[in-house]
Amino acid sequence: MQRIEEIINALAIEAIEVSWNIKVPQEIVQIQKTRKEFQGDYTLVVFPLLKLSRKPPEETATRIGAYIENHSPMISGFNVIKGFLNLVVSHSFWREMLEGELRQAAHGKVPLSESSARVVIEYSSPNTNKPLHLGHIRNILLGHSMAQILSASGRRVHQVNLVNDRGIHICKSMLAWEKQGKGETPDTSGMKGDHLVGKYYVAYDKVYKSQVKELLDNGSPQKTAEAEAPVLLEAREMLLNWESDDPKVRALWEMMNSWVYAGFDETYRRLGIGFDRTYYESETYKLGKSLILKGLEEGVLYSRDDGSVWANLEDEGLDHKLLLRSDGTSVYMTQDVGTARQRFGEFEFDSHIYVVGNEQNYHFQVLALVLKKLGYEWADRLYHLSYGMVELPEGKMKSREGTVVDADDLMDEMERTARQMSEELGKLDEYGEEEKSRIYRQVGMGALKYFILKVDAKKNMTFDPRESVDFNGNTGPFIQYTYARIKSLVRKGSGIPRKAGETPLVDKEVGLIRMMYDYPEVIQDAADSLNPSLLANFLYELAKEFNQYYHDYSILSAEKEELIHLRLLMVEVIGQVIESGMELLGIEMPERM
RNA sequence: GGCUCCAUAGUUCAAGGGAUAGAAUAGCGGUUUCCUAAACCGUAGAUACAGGUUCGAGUCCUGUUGGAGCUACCA
Repeated sequence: MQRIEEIINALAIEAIEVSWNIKVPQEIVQIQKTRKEFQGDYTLVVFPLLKLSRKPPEETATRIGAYIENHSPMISGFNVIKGFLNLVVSHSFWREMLEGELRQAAHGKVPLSESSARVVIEYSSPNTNKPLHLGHIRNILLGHSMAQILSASGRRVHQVNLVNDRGIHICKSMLAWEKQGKGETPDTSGMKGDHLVGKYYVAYDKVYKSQVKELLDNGSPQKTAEAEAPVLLEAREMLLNWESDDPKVRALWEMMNSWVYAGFDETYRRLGIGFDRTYYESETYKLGKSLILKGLEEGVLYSRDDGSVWANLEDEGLDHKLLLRSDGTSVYMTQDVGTARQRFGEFEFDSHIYVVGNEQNYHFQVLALVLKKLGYEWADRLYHLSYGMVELPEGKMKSREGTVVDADDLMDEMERTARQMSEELGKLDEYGEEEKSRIYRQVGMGALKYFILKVDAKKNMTFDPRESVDFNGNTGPFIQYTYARIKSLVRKGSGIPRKAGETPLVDKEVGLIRMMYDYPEVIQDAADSLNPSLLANFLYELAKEFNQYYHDYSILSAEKEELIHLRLLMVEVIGQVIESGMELLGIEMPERM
């Protein structure tokens, strides 16, 4: 069925054409939702039309309004304020919507078909040398919710992860473990694997820093000191040995990586996410290297005297970019070229989304250009979902200063707070420990996820631990609590029929139905703009609107039978929409809390 | 130096070029014989600065100031 905005739009064009006998360009008509403080549902802004009508705004608006009211049974009235034509949609239309479309469990979601666009979305993409932190959490939550949202918007989505399991950073942890580890393992230390490996990465850095300092004190220039610290040279050599398949290095690498993967899997499970496919850089980097060498042969890339290979991007307004080191080893860009090519071969995607922080904007710009240079016309199907950094109130997270918020610790903390809040309120005292734990987990994780997803992805955000454990206001638990109250009503009203009937609707009800009618559009907007915050904020508004309704009107003890039927239907449908939307954000909803 | 992004109540966030810039939180003051008070209501408080485009600018353009990121043979 056609959206009512489109119907109004078409009628408005018709009205102008009939009234003033002129042709109207489509884009000039803008329909928007009427602001709360005015009477009406949809508003036509007539200012842009004055050039055509050559009449004052009020007269123009009134004529269009009268025409629309006469030609559509869905419009039951209108009013004109300055240059704004506010149209009132009939209650019978809203009642039909509530009882029909909105009530469907799949409301808002577009089913998949043969022609659905194929989307690959890559996120998480951790390094195997340190545990996940708050920044990764933002990445993972954005990636996972975008995958759900894109899927709901009718795209065929493949979620993939690319593990950066090779490169000099891995060698650094390995080196430190070899030198200082004394055979320590997750089992012997009791540490989660990723945390254990992260410990040795830090240990490496400590040695490196002190060696650099020593060189500086002996009179080396800064640059030389940083490039020639003995421990760095050792790491370089280890990387070379790794690339030439040295069995000893490989065995160490595999052992330490397996620790890390076990740790990551645990964190992923807790966050409620999973991937359709996981790629390992160690398996893909060689393809990149061969593509680069092919590009060199074809003359679209060039090599320097020392054997390193470069792309000249001056024509594109950028500088020169290294693609292979002089020792022949790959850099980050090299393997990304390879994985992109491989992915296209596997999925023939219509678009490929990389969820990566905005500090890599330049990298993805270059990646597309290099792929273009290599002759891949699908290079412009790559999108970078570039999100801002997560900062703490005291500034950036710095691992060296110990101000990194660890993902696992944070999740523990959120669940602990949920437990504490709930126990203070005493609402779950009658339930068993198992159910209580599940609810604490849902609420704690809901708080964390919503806190991060409500912020526009592309913006930097501040994570204030104090504020994050405040479960009042614009928070996940607020929406969950609203949902729990809805479910309570639905339980108490079981057996009572739910139907719209013929009763007039109060303004709050019209407002709520109109919001739910917008839900499909919100999903599409969030999908198109790669921004889950649109959905998060919509759900908050809906929950808030419901809480006011709930406060002002009795549901189960309304004055008349048919009011109870109508309101119970309202409540049930609102619950469905909230649950559906929160699911797209990856947030579980408790039946009670 | 060059390139990119950002600047909105004390604080954290909203606002598809449109009406009186919305919320939350912190502050102050209220609401429970009534469906879950993790709720609801009231009060006070903001577009960095200077120009420009437009019927209309927080939003677009130019400049200034302030902040972040990138500009690595790190990933």
